[in-house]
Amino acid sequence: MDIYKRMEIVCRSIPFGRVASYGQVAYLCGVPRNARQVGYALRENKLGKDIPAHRIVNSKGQLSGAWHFGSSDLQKELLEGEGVKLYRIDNYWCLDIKEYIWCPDEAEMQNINNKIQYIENEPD
DNA sequence: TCTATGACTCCGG
DNA sequence: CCCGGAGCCATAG
Repeated sequence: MDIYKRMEIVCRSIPFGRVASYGQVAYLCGVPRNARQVGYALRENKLGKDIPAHRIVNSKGQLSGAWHFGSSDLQKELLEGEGVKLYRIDNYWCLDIKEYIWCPDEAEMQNINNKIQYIENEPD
């Protein structure tokens, strides 16, 4: 099983205007304790092109402080472009995690699992 | 092999 | 609510 392919599917499933935490992505990939690997995958561009990486925030709703996005405020600008309200706390841009967290319903879960099944049965 | 690192998280005080 | 520390685990070297 290719965990990065799973991560790619999960990340691409995050809806416009919603966010997911690293831990949530890991959980949906079937590796609930691998939140750090999600950050690693994004940092190293292991998930293919045009991944909505800006929709991944930490469990507190803070945007990455490491700014692997080109400009220091790119992630914030992309989220604002999706109608997400950001506010500044110290050095971080934050959002209300309870308001924007993505909560996939049963149908979405099924869809994600179907896609995972598909790519794992049809390697490349 | 072994150690250090980190786009993370949980838990206790 | 806020910190600090511990746990976590794939990777890099």
